[in-house]
Amino acid sequence: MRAPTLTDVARHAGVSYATADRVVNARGGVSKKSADRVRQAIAELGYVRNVAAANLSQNRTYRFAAIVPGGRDTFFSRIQALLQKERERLAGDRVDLEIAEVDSFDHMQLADCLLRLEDEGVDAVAMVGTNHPAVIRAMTRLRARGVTITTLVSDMPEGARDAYVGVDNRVAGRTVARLIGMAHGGRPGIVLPVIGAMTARDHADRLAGLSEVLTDAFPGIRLLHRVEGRDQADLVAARVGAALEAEKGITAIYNLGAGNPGLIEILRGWSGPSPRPVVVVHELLEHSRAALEEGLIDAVIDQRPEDEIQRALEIMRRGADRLPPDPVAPLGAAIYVKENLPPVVGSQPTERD
Amino acid sequence: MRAPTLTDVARHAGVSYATADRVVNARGGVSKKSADRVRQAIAELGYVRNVAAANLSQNRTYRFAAIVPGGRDTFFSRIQALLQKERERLAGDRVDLEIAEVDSFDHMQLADCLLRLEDEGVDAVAMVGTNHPAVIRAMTRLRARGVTITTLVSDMPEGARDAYVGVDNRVAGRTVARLIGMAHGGRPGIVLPVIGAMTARDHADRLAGLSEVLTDAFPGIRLLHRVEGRDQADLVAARVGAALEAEKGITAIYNLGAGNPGLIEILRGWSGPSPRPVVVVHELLEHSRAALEEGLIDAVIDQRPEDEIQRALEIMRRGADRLPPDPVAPLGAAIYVKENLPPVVGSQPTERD
DNA sequence: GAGAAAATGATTGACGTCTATCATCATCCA
DNA sequence: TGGATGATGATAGACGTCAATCATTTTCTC
Repeated sequence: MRAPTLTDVARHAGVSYATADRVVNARGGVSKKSADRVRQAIAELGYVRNVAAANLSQNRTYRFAAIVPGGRDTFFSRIQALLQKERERLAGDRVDLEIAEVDSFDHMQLADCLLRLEDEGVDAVAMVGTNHPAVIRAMTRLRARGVTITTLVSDMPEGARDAYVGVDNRVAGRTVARLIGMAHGGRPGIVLPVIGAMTARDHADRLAGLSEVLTDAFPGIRLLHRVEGRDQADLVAARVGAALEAEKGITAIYNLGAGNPGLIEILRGWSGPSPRPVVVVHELLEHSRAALEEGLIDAVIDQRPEDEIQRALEIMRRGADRLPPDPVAPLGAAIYVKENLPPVVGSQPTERD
Repeated sequence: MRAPTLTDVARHAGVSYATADRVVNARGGVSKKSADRVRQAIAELGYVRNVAAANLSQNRTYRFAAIVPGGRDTFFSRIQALLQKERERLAGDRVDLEIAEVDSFDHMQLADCLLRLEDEGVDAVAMVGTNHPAVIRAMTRLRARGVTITTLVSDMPEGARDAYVGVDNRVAGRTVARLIGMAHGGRPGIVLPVIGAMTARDHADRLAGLSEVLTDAFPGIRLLHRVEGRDQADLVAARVGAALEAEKGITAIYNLGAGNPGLIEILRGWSGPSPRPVVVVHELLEHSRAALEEGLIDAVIDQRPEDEIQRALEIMRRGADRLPPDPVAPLGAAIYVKENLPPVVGSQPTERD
């Protein structure tokens, strides 16, 4: 009852081991007839290549790379920290994970980075999706060479990548609408949405989801025009402050971008009507976590980057092992309230200023 | 820069390969002096045994087993279905996963099952924790033989198992309290808790968590005395019906056990005051999912058994590879509302009537 | 049908570990 | 000092695959 080996396959197909090997490793020089017989034998015996033996024979170490926007954005510094930890954990596993940092908005740098990784001979890449022709071109080249590419957090056209790991931002927005709606308990209200910029695809998706559900399920709740905080805390503080001044009846605030410290600052000094508005924000970082614990905000929607990274690594490994990707259910965002915060692991990154 | 092999270790320690091998595989017959030198060489070189090569040499297939309560309970049939899928997926990976079904309340059968698995020579076992002397005795025996045991869903004393994978039920109860509290929007209310039986540890934990947070954070919300539904739909329907009759001011219902179909039935025929009470239940199964979609209930707390199983398998694998268990953050329960339901994968099990 | 080209077979060493056997030491006690 | 015991060294085959090489056979072309 042991698993069939390539030798078994060859025997069953009536060819030599060498020919069977030529087929499975696509070395060429095999007649169609023989190749078909080998393939059929593989199917009939249910042969699966023994990855451990294969890697052993080549004394192979997996070469993976993750490209993360660097700089000030703290969601990505959290991702970086997590990757760093995985890197150490995987080192004992014959996996070499390279973590490359690029500037968030420099497409050419990203494209160059991809090409450099190609030269280095990586097996798989995880990156934050960026829709730019130069980037897509570079990706196409890598994939033609057999490199598996996974997009993280933000997706790209299906043809450009092998897999996407991340949450559905429209669903996230819809979910927040439900939470805010529930918190109104049937009463009317006014929601202030704070976004980074409308050009960010994920922000736009969240806002769309929010709007849909508020309109359909909570007609008594009015959605104000968005405030753009450019993901900067001081700008968020200033503009949210102004909006609260202009409209006294605001019952909920949803920051669907970054810049939470600015919003939290305002809430800490809250002097408006009581109770304060319901507040929902994105990404569990130091500030948002503290604000939840203090009771300044009500819920945090989190992408759970730990799981995203785990999944991405799993996909990369399967790709490098030449295994078919296994179907993965899309990742759901976590909803955190004060009571279900995960324990703090090590030091968490701080959102800047 | 290649990873050090045992040959490297032996050379570095100034002993032969055979002696180094005797040390790492604990074959005995090595002087303390030599053994220490080998161990030091291992530390200095950062040697990690190449698991792939080791398994290859022994032509090893992992033998894992999962013991799941069978019968009518549908949460466990969901787990079973998931295990079945994993079983197929892992078959190609030299992993033989046996799924054993035992009667929920028959401790002796569980203990016997464990001993049978010992005879079969399994490497690791995942099981639902059950505090019974005979079970603990059987577990102790297996673990003495090097079998890794992971408890699923329900925990056991730390000394009895190697790892626990499951949610913190007190946290789950606290979280629900927060959700219910938020949904009251500052107004007073009355919460009806429905439990299976107070002897079930997980139910008791959830109820305790609920009570704590309602008392501390929502003093205006009163917690009624629990209704015991024994996890049976008809009983739940009858008793919840009676409770609603007796107390007209109920603003929230929390079913922290099974028997959701009974509760849903009542809600479907709701004729009391509008809006209906806020309703939160546990475990995303066919009925609870449909009820969410229909708008009959407001939130579902789910253990995410998919992740539980993934984690358990990972732990089992590491144990079988003689690797140190890696530290895992405790699993958080998912909060589902109408808007963030995961896509249906295949056919979901039905909760019995 | 000769010669070239393509296809196939046979075989080998390497990868790192496990398991086993046998030989060679050193040490200790009688 | 001889023999027993314990520690150590040396080595070999197996696991399944990969990447070669070289020999042989088949097929195609003119």
